[in-house]
Amino acid sequence: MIAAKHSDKRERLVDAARELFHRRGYGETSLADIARESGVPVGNVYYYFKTKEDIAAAVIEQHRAHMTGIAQLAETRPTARERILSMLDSLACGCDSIAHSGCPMGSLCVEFGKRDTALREEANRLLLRMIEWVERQFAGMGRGDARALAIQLVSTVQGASVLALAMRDPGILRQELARMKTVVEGLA
Amino acid sequence: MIAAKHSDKRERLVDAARELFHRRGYGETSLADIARESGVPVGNVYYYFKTKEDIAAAVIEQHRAHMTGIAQLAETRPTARERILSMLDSLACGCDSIAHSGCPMGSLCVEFGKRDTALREEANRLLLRMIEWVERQFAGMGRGDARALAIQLVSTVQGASVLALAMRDPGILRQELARMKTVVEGLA
DNA sequence: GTCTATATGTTGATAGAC
DNA sequence: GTCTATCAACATATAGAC
Repeated sequence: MIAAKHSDKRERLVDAARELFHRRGYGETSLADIARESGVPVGNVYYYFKTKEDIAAAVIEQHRAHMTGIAQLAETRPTARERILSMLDSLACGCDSIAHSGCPMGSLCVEFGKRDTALREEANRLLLRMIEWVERQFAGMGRGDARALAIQLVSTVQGASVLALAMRDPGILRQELARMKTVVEGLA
Repeated sequence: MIAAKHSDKRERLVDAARELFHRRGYGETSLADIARESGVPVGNVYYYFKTKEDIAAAVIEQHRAHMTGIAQLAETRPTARERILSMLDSLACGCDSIAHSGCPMGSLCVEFGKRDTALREEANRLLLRMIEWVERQFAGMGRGDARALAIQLVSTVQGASVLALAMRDPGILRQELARMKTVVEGLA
């Protein structure tokens, strides 16, 4: 393979890691699990990543890119209100997955939030970016309480994700997302 | 229980486990950690608990008892509305701890929610009990949407806990608890 | 009842053959 | 570049001395 400088193994490793970190958590996922799931020999993982934390950093980067995609889709809408509603619709697509394994970003933030590692900051930055994006939209609607509203919205999404996981019921998350849509629609 | 008076080691073990599970998570806490923190030799842990999961079950039972205490304090209030406000006040006392290590029950529910163990049901029952207690209070206020309101309240507490942990800011949780109080006060 | 010593398996990570 | 073989550390759990 000359055109493709490297194989797709690195990408396969990150994809498998993201999936496993979501389903089982970072601490409960071994490198052997990631290697098996991505069809890469165990010892070979270290050719692509120096440490397990480096894999986590790549996974967080994938989540960041995914959130950026959701934001870019929302930004095709003409008004700030519609942009927020678009983001809520995008989140609603993942309800079933969240009811089964929780919010991938929220879970990582809670898990790394309990550790003293550089990953903590990187994971938390995901939630912070989300809050700030929503805040900008509320500010664009002329709300002086944009920050508080953004925290309320993201907080609701995260909390409903926890409850949906605990009760194994995606309906809880759907219900809260729908409620937040009516809240946003009802704002002056 | 006749001979159980001999030592308080079992209680010390559960206290240390609850603290460590909260600060680091269940999976990241070793039996050696629990033994050291409670001043009990490692190998001796198994005299009091057959497995690590048995310790977790005892920790969950402690959380259940703590929540029961909060509910009993609230039930000294004359009206359902005041009972809910009392519970929110009780939760507000733990804001700093939650901003540092997350909600102890929520964290366990997320962690065990990703596993296929009997502990999953036991932990989730904690959140379910909380939802149902709040639901009864809202029903006592004559609200036909008691269940939805209860989910909204518990969801807000859990989500704000995640955000407070991620941003290391107890103010976020305090703010959302205060907002829920005004919501409850404003209900017909 | 209490504790030491250890069994047994798994982890993240490394060395070096091809 | 890719992979096999293996390391040292640590996990949970057990056996048995005192």
